[in-house]
Formats: sequence, C-alpha cells, structure tokens
Amino acid sequence: MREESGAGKFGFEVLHRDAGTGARLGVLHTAHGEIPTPVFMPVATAGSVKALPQEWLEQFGARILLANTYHLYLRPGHERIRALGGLHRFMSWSGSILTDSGGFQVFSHRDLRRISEEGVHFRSHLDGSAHFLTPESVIEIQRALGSDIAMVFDECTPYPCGYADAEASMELSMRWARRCRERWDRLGDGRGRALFGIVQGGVHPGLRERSAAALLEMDFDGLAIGGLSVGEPKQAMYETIAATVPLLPADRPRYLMGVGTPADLVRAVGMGVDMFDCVLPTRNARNGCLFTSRGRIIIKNAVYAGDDGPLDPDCSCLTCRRYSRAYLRHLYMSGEHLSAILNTVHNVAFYLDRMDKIRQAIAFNSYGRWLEKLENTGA
RNA sequence: GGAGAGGUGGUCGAGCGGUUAAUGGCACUGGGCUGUAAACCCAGCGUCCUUCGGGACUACGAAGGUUCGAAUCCUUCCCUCUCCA
Repeated sequence: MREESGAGKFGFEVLHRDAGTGARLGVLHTAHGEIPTPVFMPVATAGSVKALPQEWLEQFGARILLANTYHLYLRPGHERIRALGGLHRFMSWSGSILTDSGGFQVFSHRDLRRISEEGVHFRSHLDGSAHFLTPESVIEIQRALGSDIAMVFDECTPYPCGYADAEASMELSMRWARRCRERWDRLGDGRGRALFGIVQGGVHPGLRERSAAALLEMDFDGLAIGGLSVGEPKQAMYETIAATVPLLPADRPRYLMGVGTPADLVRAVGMGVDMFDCVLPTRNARNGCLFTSRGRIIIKNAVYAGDDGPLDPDCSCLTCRRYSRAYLRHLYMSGEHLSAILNTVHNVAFYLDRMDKIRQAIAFNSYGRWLEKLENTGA
C-alpha cells in the first residue's frame, strides 16, 4: 500500500503554445502529482487497466488513469472503497485519477435505464437490481472514491439525434451540471480536487455554443467535450471539436471524452485539446488489433503466422523488444492470457509514447508537421 | 469365433425417402471495435462460373440395387469400436 500524498491544490497552466497550430503544452497539478499535457489517460473502468498491473503503467509513464463512477458504485461499492482509504489506496495507484460520472453508461445501457428530470433509474447490468443515480449522488460517489478530477453527471446525446432532442438533452445536462456544481460546493473543500463540466449539443454548433456558455457561468475547473464518437461521421466529429474548442476558456484544461484513434488525437491536439481517454488501445489489444507507427496491425491475420519480425520496429516497449509477430499471433489464436497482456502493453505504451512525442513537437514549435503528415497519409 | 454399435463436409456431431450443399458447436478466413455489460461482436467457410437474381458440377466408407427421387431403404464388400469366448 502506498501513502496518500493528500496535499496540493488542483491547477492548470499553459506553458507554451505551438507557433503554427492550436496545440498547446501545459501541466495539470493534482493532489497526486503533475501531469504534462496533452495527455492520454488509459481507461481503468473498474479500477484496473485491463491486463496491466499498476507497476507497468508507472513504468510506461502513465500519470493519470480514468475510472468509472457507475461501475465502482455497483461493485465493490463506493462506501467500501471509502472505508478502504479511497480508490488510490484501494488500487494502489499513486498517480492521479479522473472518474467519469456514469453519463456514458446512461448512453450505452439504453435498455436498462429510464431518465427523468431528477436523475436516472438504472437496472444493474450485473444482477438486475434497481438503482437511482442523481447529479448529487454521482458527486457524492466520486468524493467517496477520492478522485482527483470528477465529472458532472451528463446525458451523452446519441447520434443520430434531431435538433429538438439534442437541445432538450443538452439542456437537461446543463441543469444537472448546475446541480453537480451546487452539491460539490456544499461538500466544501475539495482538497485539491477538480470538477469538470461537459459540453453537449450533438453536432449542432449553436447548441454547443449555448452549452459552453452555460458551463462557463458555473466556473468549472476544466471543460470536457462530450457526446462525440458515438456514431457520427468523422468529419462531423472534427467540425464539432473545431467549433467547440474556441468556446472554452483558454486557461482551463480541455478534455475530449472517449476519443480516439491515434490520428484523432493528433488532430484534436492541433485544435487545442489537452486531455483524452479512450478504450481503443486496451479493448482493441484484447481483440487482436494493434496500433503501430506504420498503422494498424491485425495480429490475428494469417499473414503473420510466419513473421519473425517485431510488431513495430520503431517501438521500444517490452512486447516489441522481445516477441515476434508470429508469436503474438500464436498467443492470440491460442487464447493465451499472455496475448491480452503483451498486446495491451504495446498499445498503451504506444499511445503514451505518441503523446510524449506530440508534446516534444509542440515544445519545438514543429507540431504543424504532424498535421501535414496526417494529411499526406490520409489517416 | 459369437453378439452388438457404428462409418456424414477441416473436426466433433445432427439428420434416418423429397423445401439437404446437408442444423449446431469447434477450428479456420476476413471485418469491426472511440467517456468498456467486450479476451467481444459480425460475416464467410465443397469446387467452378455469375449481368450478384442465380447457374453448373462433385459430395454423406466402397460397389451395386430399389425408387420419379437416397446421406436416409436393400445386397455385398472394406474398416472402426464395445462386450462375450
């Protein structure tokens, strides 16, 4: 068990802006350390980045993970985690933790919930038991977990969604955001903890604008762009990001929720996004899809059966240093647990390394070249 | 030597006269996965053509036979497995 550091105040500084693009270099301060941005947060929904022990995440340079309020509330329960000293201590993670509010589960468990003004009635996906989550209870749960960055409870608007429905959904999210803010303030000193608001509004710039304006009034520590990558065309996603980022205050971190592919990250950083999370590197790893410096490799493909070379010659992760494509394919085909482990090691290391290189490029004012490369490869 | 059971597509295994190129599972091949109900899901999977609607051929141990029609019924043969000597 590690000691809680406990001290420190949440904060964000922009250290440098790239000369030719919207990209910016910054640092997040939380009670659990400093986090250089732009940053990718590996997803640890249930208090674990699937297939990876915390030690390795530290080795890969991960400073912040994303955990999930809804999942931890159901199992093992936030009160249990509180009693065990909070989520950091429970999972033995001394870095920072951002908790998603469960808004995405409202979206993805559509058949198991009923939304009202007051909150969301859920049927547990685990045992069918009934639960009621409100903006207030979601804040309480995140406090119990002890997350460094909490997210407001929102409704992740689906796609496609007509203007009127997207508007109603966004407005509900804004009313919930205010209730989250109020409960957060009533709980008193967040001890260095941050609360982020989430911009909704589907792919409608006008709605995004109103959403951002509403959140600005509430003075959140950071602003997220939610409701993207839910089935809309890529172009619509990029246009929405581009239209939304300028609406967000420059002195606060900007977090694009649930995105994305390596190319998505490069583009969004160029638009001024500071934080990302996505299940792609971990989930795809377990499903035999690996991200490399030369594009995606579907390791289960028969062509790799006799390929003695490294997965990614330009990668220095444990997997690439030591194991061949042929072996990785064999592990996948055989259903060996090691397959998920080695694949996840690579994908997570690849994402973190990619963010590292992105930060360097921004520092040297050469980020424009990354965007050009993207255009040239058509990625 | 005697009694019984059985041989089906890569594999296991249904089918027991016609809507059967033959249910299913597995394996295999390909695709998908973006705030994780995911080590998951979808599709294809005899051969050759196709104007993508379909068409032609070859298939259920082997060879004959019955029938308008057979993986399915009959005969002979070959081969497996179980039990008894």
